[in-house]
Amino acid sequence: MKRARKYKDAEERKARLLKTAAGCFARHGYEKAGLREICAKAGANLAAIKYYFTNKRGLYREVLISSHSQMIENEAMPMPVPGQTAAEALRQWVHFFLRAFVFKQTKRPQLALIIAREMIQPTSFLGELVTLFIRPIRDRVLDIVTALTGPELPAELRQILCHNVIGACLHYDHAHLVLERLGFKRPNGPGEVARLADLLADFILGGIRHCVAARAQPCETPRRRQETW
Amino acid sequence: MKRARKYKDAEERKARLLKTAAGCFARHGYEKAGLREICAKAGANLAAIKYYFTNKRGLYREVLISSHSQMIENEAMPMPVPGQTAAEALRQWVHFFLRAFVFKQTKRPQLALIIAREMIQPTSFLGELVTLFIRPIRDRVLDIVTALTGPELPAELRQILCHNVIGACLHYDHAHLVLERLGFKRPNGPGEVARLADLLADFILGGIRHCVAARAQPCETPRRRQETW
DNA sequence: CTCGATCATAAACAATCGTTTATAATCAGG
DNA sequence: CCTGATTATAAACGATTGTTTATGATCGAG
Repeated sequence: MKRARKYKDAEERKARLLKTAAGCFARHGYEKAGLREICAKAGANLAAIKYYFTNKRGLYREVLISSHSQMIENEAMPMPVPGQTAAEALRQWVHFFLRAFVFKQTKRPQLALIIAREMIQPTSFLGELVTLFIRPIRDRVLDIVTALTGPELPAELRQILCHNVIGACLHYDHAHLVLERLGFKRPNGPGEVARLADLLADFILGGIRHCVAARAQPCETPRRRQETW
Repeated sequence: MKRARKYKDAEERKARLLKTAAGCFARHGYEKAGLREICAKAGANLAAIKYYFTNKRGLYREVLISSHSQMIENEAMPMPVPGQTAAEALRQWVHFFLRAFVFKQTKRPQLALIIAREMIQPTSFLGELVTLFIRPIRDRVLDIVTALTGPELPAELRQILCHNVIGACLHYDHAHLVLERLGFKRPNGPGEVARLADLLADFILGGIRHCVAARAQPCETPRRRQETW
């Protein structure tokens, strides 16, 4: 009655399927990842996917949510600490983000790739991905940015600053193949990742401060582009 | 002898195939774009692709290089102007980049999407794409950054700054679907694009200046992250 | 007109995809 | 052991893919 181990333990096989499926989805994308390849690498049969996940969609869905729980239990996003400067919080966040996404020190490094694909070629699960992964990250960054600029800055500007922050960081993940071809040596090891994170944090902090300064006393440099080209 | 119009003019059909193929490749990606759909929309036969381009790969290749020539003859990247501040040059470049890529005011708006895909899921043409499109852009930004920081800043740091610049801008293209779901209203029309470009230029200028300042007199804010989490 | 090269079209090919069906193997309970 | 539900496996299905073949239409030149 009490769920004794059957056969070769269904849980283990299911987990193995999820893991190798995550790898295949990350490498080839949802469309081109073949169920036969996944099953072969996981040592399972083709019909096992129908049995456990009913569908390819179902398999993909479970990959997403299992990657989510794996991630938050592996390395949670840093939350505000009482006696912390906003600048320190930002620096801390950049370190977290680069470590989790660019230099994928997590147990499921495929998640970042899957999200990157989903951004450009979304499936029907992009909505869930946004609410599960992306919006919490954005909200945290928005808090930090607001702490840096003060709430008197219009919300739209703070939102744009927030996207600038994420964009600058995410570029090192999304474009890493191009960056390598351009001669950029990928940070190797936690030390180099931390160094890049510090440089990025400096860049971002300066950018935010300059934006609020330019907002306070506008037109230090001519804001309107010259139409001479 | 002198290439009189044959049938329905092969050049026109080839051009129409290229155009609709660019759209399909941009919308569905290289793998999932179907030759049958392309031919149906272009009003051509399936075998015409083998005739004109020998392959699906050949078609994709010609889409890339034709998009390139179309782009540079449509809106060229701004080149350095003698009596121009480096800050002005940067602002000018940001305007160009956002207009060409984010708010795709060009004749072939598909190119940005194709490049975005190629970055994450590269085909064997990524190398050509880098030398044709991406490296020239990077080199121009690197020139501007060097003019801003001075050549005494280590080349590696200038390279990183350069990537920060491109990453912040490119994010508004790569992640635009996610940004919309996060409540970001896409800039609509040249005026709003110019406004976003100005804000981005402010952010970037402040970031670069702060990085050279932090390099000159280090440790204004604690650079090392605190390991308390 | 006739011939040969160029271009167009439809049908078929071989491979792969996700999904399903049919059947065999393995367990718990009676 | 026997039964019935659960799990595993292999084979096949129907659809779609890129590619090819075979044939027919259209032109310029002789």
